[in-house]
Amino acid sequence: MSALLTIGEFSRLTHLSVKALRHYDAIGLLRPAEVDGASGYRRYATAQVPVAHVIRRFRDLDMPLDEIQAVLAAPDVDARDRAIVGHLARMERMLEQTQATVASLRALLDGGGPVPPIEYRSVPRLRAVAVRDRVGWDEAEGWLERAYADLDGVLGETSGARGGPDGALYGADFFERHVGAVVAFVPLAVEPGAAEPGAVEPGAVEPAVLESTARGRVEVVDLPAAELAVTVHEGPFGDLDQAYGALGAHVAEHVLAAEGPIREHYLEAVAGSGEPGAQRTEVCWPIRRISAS
Amino acid sequence: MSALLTIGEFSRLTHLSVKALRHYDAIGLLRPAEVDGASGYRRYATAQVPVAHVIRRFRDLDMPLDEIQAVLAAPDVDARDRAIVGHLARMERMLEQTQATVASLRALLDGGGPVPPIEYRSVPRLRAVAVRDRVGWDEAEGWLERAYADLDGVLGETSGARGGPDGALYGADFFERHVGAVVAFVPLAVEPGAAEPGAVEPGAVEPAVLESTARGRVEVVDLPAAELAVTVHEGPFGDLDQAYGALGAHVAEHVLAAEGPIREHYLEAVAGSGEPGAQRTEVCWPIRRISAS
DNA sequence: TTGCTCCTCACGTCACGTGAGGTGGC
DNA sequence: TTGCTCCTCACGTCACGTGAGGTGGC
Repeated sequence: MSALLTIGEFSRLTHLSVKALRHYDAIGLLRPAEVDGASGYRRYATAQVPVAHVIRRFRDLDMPLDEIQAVLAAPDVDARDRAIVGHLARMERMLEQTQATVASLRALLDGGGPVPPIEYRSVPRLRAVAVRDRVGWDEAEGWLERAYADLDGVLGETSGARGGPDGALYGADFFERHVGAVVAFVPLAVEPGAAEPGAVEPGAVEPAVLESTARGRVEVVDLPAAELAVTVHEGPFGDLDQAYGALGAHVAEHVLAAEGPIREHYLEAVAGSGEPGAQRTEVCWPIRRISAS
Repeated sequence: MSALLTIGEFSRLTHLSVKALRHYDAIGLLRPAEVDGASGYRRYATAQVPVAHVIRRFRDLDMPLDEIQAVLAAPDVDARDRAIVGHLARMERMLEQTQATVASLRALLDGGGPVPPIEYRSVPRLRAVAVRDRVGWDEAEGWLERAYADLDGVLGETSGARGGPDGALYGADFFERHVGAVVAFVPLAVEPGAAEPGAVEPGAVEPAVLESTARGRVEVVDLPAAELAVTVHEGPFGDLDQAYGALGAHVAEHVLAAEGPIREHYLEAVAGSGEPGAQRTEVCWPIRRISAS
């Protein structure tokens, strides 16, 4: 036996505010069991209380309303559970992120770490397999993981092909608009011929595409040669701004900045310290050197 | 030696988007070192990079911009550290909350717990010391803690005065608008005289104030008599909606609801289980009974 | 019948993101 | 000089909260 309740009563039973309930009605997330045609009064059934409780918990976990709607509309229990597990996994990663940020903030306010050394380096044109896309700031880490998985798949078929550590190019928009071109690449152990078709000027942002492999989005490209100021960052990616700040400030104060994307090289973690977050990342800033080679 | 950078360069060094930097300038959180009078071009100094990094971390921790501004403007290191520690403490409580919500959601989706028994109870008019205020939903737990601390302070001076467990009255607005009248009270071990001045009708929302003590906001009041449907909730406060749903639905389906605030009584935790979140809370719903006393 | 609850706009909040349309700097 | 960077509005986003002004239900 399910009784009908006014919106105010339903609010007290569910701990959802009246304004929230009207909003959920408007967007179709939780429609009242009945609506009086003349007065517009909403009537909720006591049988709707459990759904409202579930919605409240999802909102407490900051799940967006359209995602909640998708979860509740899931065709079967399996699909529903997948959606929930996915959200919980994302939440856990966010919690880890928060812990890392707190530690990082403490370190920063306690004076920051030692200034990492900066070196200059000339890199020649480089042949590589690559995946590229327009990538958003928050999805970058996941995108990179999938990209290297694809690249490793292609490399697996060409044994001994790897010519260096994983790397990526980042266009200016990626930093300035938090969405922009990213190229994930794995260098190949071959010399690109100087007269190769598709050779590009040093400093060009886009690598020259030589061919697209049969493996979907993976391409063979030539990365442009470049003069770089380089530093190594040890620690989680969230702290990379430290390296960028030190490197960019050094370049601005002592050298001439040049056009072109910023490069990162993902080196193996320090041997023996298998902790997560112990990554070593090389950050490379394009410069123009006075002393020509 | 500090060089000047365009907003785009500064964005790459700090990993703050250009739009965010312009916003921080507009609200005065992070002003560029120079602004060209004619063109409006912003110039940031490399020396501003560390502040920007700190701001970025606070934002990653979801600290509101005005709070960040307050922290950065703190007169001394102590005041700054207090603000930071306060925010971190709040974040930790939020993390705990999240864990609890995840567990609660799992339980809910797995079919929910057993239905708690509901009993009817007549409570007489009751003399108590009380603190009242307009309280927001999210600050309620902290407010209650402070209120009972104040009430205990007053009771400490009147030994043997306590006449029952801590309790509170909640007006409808507290649930329906997530901000409303709350009265925290501790019953006294005395009988309120029937002819007492300030006696109020049963069902009235506001307790009758008999006197205000010298201790600031603490008052001596008479709580109105009431007919109640009662159930006991075991577990964290975030799960109280379960008890409200079961109780409110029962009342709507089987009895007549009455005017008046909802009461909660905070019983001691189950003996032996000293875990946090093992609270026992009595939830009391005002009803009108057909069978008169 | 009174007043309390409910109704629908319309606008505000917060921290930016998304263009539009236009000028300055190398 | 070209085009790229930077500029300022103006408006959108998300999930409601905050009134205003008005009608229906007990």
